[in-house]
Amino acid sequence: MPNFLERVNEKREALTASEQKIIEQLEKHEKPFLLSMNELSSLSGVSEPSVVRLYRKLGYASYQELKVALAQEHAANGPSYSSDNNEIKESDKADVVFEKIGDQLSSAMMMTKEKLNVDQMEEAVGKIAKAARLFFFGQGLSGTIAEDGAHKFMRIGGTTLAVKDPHYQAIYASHMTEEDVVIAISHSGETVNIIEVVDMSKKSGATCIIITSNPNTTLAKMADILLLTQAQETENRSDAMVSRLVQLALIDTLYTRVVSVGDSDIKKAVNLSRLAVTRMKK
Amino acid sequence: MPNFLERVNEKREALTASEQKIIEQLEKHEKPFLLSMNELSSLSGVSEPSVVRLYRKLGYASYQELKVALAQEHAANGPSYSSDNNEIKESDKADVVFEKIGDQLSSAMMMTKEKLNVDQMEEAVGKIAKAARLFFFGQGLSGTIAEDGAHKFMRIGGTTLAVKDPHYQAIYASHMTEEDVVIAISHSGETVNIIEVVDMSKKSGATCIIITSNPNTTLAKMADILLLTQAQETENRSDAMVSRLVQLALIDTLYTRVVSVGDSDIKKAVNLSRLAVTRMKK
DNA sequence: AATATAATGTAGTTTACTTACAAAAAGTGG
DNA sequence: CCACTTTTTGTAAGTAAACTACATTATATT
Repeated sequence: MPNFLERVNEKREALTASEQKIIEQLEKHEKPFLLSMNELSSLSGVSEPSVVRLYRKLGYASYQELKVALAQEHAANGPSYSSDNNEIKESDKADVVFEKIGDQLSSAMMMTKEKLNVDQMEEAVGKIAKAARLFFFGQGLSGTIAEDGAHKFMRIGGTTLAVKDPHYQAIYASHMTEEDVVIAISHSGETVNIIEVVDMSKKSGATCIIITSNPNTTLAKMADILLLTQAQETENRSDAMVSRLVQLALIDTLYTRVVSVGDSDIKKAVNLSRLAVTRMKK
Repeated sequence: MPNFLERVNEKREALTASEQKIIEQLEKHEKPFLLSMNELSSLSGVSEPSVVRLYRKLGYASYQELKVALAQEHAANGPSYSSDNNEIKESDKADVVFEKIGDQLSSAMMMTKEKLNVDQMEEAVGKIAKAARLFFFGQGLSGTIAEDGAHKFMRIGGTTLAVKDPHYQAIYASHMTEEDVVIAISHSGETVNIIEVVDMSKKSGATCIIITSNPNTTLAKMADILLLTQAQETENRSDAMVSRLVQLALIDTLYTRVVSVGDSDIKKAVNLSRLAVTRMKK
């Protein structure tokens, strides 16, 4: 069932002057679904039957139906953004905490999606698909993200490593070539070791993809390809948790795309990996 | 503004017999927001003024307002469930893939939230807070979740370990006491090694908290405390990715709660850990 | 300019919503 | 257990909203 605006667009040619006046009112009004037909018609400066003819033309059976449709569409677009008061309190029981994390997460996913540059993402996908070796660098909690990422990309058959130890990172970084790709992960963007290691990797000629939450950091500025995960601006303790989940989803996206664009070799490799894992169960 | 069901619950004591009949109809009807007052009252077998008195009591200014509220709440709950066409296609570019993962994720979070048993969660929190040692067991991708969890709980100062190697898991499991707590993670719930290790841990007297997506599995049935992450029933390749994110959010919830209910020692420990990590940056 | 066609409005009808008040039911104190 | 109060429910009438039939005006066509 098409929504209100789609219906309007479909019939745009066939709309009369007074019908357009009515639509204008419906679009400008904050709560159009609370207007009576009388109010709407006088606001628009037209007669009531004109309103009737309009909603008929748009395919609604009654004025009530139009109002219900408007109400539902307003509900669907509105509240998800207005994360009114999601801060987690000590008194919140587990179910409330989980719900609030969920709300923060979906708002962070939405913000990230809006800032996401498709071309950059696809460029990253291309580089990864062609890479001779793929390195995930991360420390602390970002280290577990690195490992998760490596675990996934391992399945496409190439050489993929998660490196969490700064010394190991440094050694790998100093021996890279133009064919290598580094994915460096840091929530803060200011982890000293990671900055150094990315610097070394770049000097060795590797492509550096940076995943971080903050664009105004040393690490972000060094990126060949920068993938930003936007979280809320607050300094809640839960921000780090949420941004980590978004980063994982971002890496999932990269992986899904690499498999999609990959040649038949990659797809064979993925299937082989799945079989291998299945043998470990049952 | 509380939603319809919250309002009903708040006034539950004060509801008369005919008011309950009306509510019953509103809950059972598929599209209650399209009913006229006349239809609703005759369906419920009461008079129209009884309907008026009910919505007044619930805090709505007019029957229209009640209908609009119901329509909006149906819109908010409805479509996110019916994940109409979230399946990721090979032709989807990175931004679309990310968006679909986001949609699947929030629907999975919602489903998990509904199945979530607060008491079980809080019981788990209590056990963890008092545990002498806390073990995270997981293999493969669930292993990285285990590590992530251990990384977090490490900060509260106790003995916390992520064990991914089945041999190590077996050794630890055979030397546990009643004071120990095991958190075992498995997406499928049928990973042979994990099942064996949980069995050993239980025989040693440890409390076993199981995090899995499937309630009808050997592992789920062994749980002292079972925490289910509901994903969609489909066998999409993305299900595992999504359920892993939900599992992480679940562990975040446990952690947040443990810190909240924890005594001053735990809070001191968390602050110490934060200082320690900060020293590693800048 | 005459006629056809489309657009809009007037006035009235029907339906939906609301109110005032009365009847019935359920408690309460003597 | 009866007179009285309070609560619950319904009847009937009023008001406002939604809809319809038809008249009027505007626009286009020949």
